[in-house]
Amino acid sequence: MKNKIKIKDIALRAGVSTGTVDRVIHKRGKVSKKAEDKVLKAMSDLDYSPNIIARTLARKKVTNFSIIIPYPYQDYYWKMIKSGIDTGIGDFEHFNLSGNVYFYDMFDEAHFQSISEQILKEEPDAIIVGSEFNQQTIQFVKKCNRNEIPAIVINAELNSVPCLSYIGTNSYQTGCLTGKLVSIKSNIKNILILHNTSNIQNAAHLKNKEIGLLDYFSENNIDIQPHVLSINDHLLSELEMVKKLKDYIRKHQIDCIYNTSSKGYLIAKSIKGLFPDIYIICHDLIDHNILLLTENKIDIIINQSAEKLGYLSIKTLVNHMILEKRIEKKYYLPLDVVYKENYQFYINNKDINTL
Amino acid sequence: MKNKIKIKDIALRAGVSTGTVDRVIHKRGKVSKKAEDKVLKAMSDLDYSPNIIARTLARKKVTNFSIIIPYPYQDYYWKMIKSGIDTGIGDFEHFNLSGNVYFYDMFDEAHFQSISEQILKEEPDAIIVGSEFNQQTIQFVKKCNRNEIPAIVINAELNSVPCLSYIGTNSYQTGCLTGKLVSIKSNIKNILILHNTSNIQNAAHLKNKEIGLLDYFSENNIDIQPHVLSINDHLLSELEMVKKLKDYIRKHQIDCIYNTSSKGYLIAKSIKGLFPDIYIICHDLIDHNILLLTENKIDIIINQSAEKLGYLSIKTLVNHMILEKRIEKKYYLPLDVVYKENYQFYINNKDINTL
DNA sequence: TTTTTTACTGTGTTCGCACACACTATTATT
DNA sequence: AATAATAGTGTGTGCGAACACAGTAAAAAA
Repeated sequence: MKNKIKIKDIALRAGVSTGTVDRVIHKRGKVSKKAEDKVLKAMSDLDYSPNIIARTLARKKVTNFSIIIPYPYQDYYWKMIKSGIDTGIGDFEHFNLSGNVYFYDMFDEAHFQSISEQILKEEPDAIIVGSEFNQQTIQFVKKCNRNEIPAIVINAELNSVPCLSYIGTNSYQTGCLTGKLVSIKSNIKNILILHNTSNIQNAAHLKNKEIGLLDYFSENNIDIQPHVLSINDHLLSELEMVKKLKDYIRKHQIDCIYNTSSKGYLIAKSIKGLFPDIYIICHDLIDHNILLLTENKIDIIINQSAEKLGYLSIKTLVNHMILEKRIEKKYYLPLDVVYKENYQFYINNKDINTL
Repeated sequence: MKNKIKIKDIALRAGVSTGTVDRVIHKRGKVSKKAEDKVLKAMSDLDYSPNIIARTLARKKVTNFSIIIPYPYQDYYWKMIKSGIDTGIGDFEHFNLSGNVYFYDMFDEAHFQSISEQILKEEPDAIIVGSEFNQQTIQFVKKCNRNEIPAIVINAELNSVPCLSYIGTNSYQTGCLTGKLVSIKSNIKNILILHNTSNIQNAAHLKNKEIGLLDYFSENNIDIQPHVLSINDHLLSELEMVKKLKDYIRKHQIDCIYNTSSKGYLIAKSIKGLFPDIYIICHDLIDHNILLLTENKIDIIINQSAEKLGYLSIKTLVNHMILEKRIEKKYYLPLDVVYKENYQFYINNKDINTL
């Protein structure tokens, strides 16, 4: 059992009333310097920590979190993140937490801006931003800082602007890991890095994977010169993408594809049909990818713990805003290497992903 | 925000007092059939769910969990489990949770028995058993059932006796995964399965890994006949173990060792020094193993999420005993395939392991 | 019929804290 | 000197549920 010191004990020891102690704890002012000192001393002497349960019950205020992420239907990866977020909101509901999830069009930078403006107007107590567009996210976080609204950034790391916490994967290291996985499979000669984005310059989280992979090869003296291609499933149909890829693979004798997004499923099936020996590595345990993994159409999935990411973003904010726990500036989530033989323990396992 | 229905609302709707509602909710008796029906109807009509915060505050009772696991100093794997347990106990302290961790000698079945007897005498509200000895654990869980104390079993699955929940890995599938990892590394001919136990017959969680591996090979038509060896670091010195292994490797031209316990570090360094090309796979992200992984003395670590296991055992019990959530009969934890390139995201990451 | 038992039922206090409000000194303003 | 503004302080109520206790009516025993 915990520290049983209560406000009353502090009041007694400091020779003041509980009202004064309360004023000091919550910095409500209207306390003489002398009284404040006595209270602070008593608090530290007795090693006081508030009873969160009683506090929650007494406080009527609801803590409002606003979350902004891409439409779940546009990307299953975000759908999983949303699932984790929802679980988190549910888990902490009894702490008077209210979470509002807003969506933006992941192919429309202006839409992100308009939704984010709207959120700011509603003055939430804290914000979680799911980043797809570097520049726009940076601007938004700056505004949050100006308005003194704590903001957590998920998915894509921003280095140029401070925020409460970043949660996501280390994209660069993801590339290195891919390098390792490719190098174990010793017979690979020509690898193709495949991005799914309309603007790779505004998608550092993808670009960094490419850089990581290149660096791994050069640092480990592996003689492979990766090819790089950007496609965009928003502009091209599946057929068009496959056609484009097919030609590319033939021309450059590609024997391994690394898809930096979660949308490997869009091309894996057709490509593996045409080129059975091609080694396909892609990201994220979304249903379509999993199915292809079990059918040996995808060889490895590097899981970026999407559901966990969503849950952790809520939990971190709760730790900070409600439970008064210290939180980290950065949380790098694990990169799970998933084969047909261990995928089942990562999915249908909400209780574990949202531990 | 949640359902705002309170006891008072039910009382009003059912035309009784809050006291009666309370009696119904807690099945304290002394309620007429008629009143009870009215209350139950009102509860279901209004979709009542108790305010856990208020309940916790009002209830003075402390919920006592007793946990029994091997001495942490005997096995780093258990040390990590304990770390997760401790975090869990801390996290739920404000729900009036008190956890008592007891230790037993993992090489002494009688000691387990004596400690477990002692725990039963103290009549805790619930128990978590970290199993090393199948038979003794089964007997103990039976006693818990008889005394109506809910028990969760972790680490080694028991099929012959029911318990509240099992949490741990699927040992059989772990073996299959190892098979896959070996088969990717295409040049392996002679694999040695190495157990660390004094009695493999009483350690199903190790034996099942062996079976899984054998099955994987036969089902996938892989022509490898694994060798099997049991050693015991409690009886043999490191030197003796290495000596024994060295001879074995030479004699049978072993080119891959799969260590089914977490104690791969005891032999990996020396063996890899003598046989640089041998492929070593072992379990669990304990410091010694990690160091050897970074030094390329161990090739792959299959992580059994020990810290997570400890945390989840507490969280599951809290969900069941305090938060009135439904829990699963079985939680299989993920089997993380860990290379030098992704180990760092699994360690020093308590916030994530104990999400 | 009176007393006792049994079977219910309702009221009141408490948990630890937040917050509104009332109150008392002190200082500033007229 | 009277009044008003300011700074500081304490008390009281309620958050929603648990539980002790007092109370009432009907049935059983005397």
